[in-house]
Amino acid sequence: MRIETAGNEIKITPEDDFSAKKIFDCGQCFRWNENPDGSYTGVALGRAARVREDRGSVYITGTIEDFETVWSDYFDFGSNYARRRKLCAVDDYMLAASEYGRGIRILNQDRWEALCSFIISQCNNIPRIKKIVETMSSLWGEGTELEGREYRAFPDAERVAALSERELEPLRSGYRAPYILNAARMVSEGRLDLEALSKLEYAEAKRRLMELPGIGEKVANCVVLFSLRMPSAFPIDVWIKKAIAEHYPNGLDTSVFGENAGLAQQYMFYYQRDRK
DNA sequence: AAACAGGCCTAAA
DNA sequence: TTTAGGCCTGTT
Repeated sequence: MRIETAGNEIKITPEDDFSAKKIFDCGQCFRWNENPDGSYTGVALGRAARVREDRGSVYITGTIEDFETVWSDYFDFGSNYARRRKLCAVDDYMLAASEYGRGIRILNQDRWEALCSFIISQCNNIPRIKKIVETMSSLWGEGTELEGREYRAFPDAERVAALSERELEPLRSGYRAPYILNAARMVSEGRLDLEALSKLEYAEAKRRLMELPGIGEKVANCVVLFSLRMPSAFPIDVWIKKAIAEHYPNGLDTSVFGENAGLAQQYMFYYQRDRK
């Protein structure tokens, strides 16, 4: 992988898979939006950035230091997705799904933001999830600047924990509001230590998350996969259920994917949903 | 208008 | 252990 400075951007030339469109559209994150010119702007880990692709290279705003301290890990550049993609192709269906989703990478997201976002995601569609997360950020997030524009980071757990249920009303998050508040309080009071959870076994981390009201199997799996770096998690939502029903009438044992189960899930999800 | 959307919780077998 | 119904809200 080659990395060089190019104006106010860093130019990365990966040797494996990278597709901004697929990364931001495979359902794992909610704060990246496409610009008219095809680039994407988003806020993650407290800072805003713009990402674009051109002739096999990826351009990310910021300095080499920003890249090395933040974006390299966020975009999981330490992992080889071409290799992992091939390991996902365990049968004809997965070969097709992984080819279709070529370019997907699993982001290493902020733990609290992921926890909160996936609580919000339950029984909701993506535009509405994005809207609620965006509103939270604009109301209570810290400001961060990019190219002369002001953006808002996702508010930290302490900030949200200080709010009342009434103050959450502008989110229109419905019955999820108490779940959000409870999670914020658990995290800010240190009764739920997400950093510590990331060092536990997958099953134990998931079990602990599911002790919180509003967090079931699916949400917990999303949190451990997308923010606790547990790549064998395999979240099952309605799209994956459909895919399994259609292509694996006898069921699917996700352990065949091993450490790539989460990536396989992303390929299946994107293949199932994007073609609709 | 009624049903549904990237679930979860509770009650009931 | 599995299943049904309700839940806030916005959209179709």
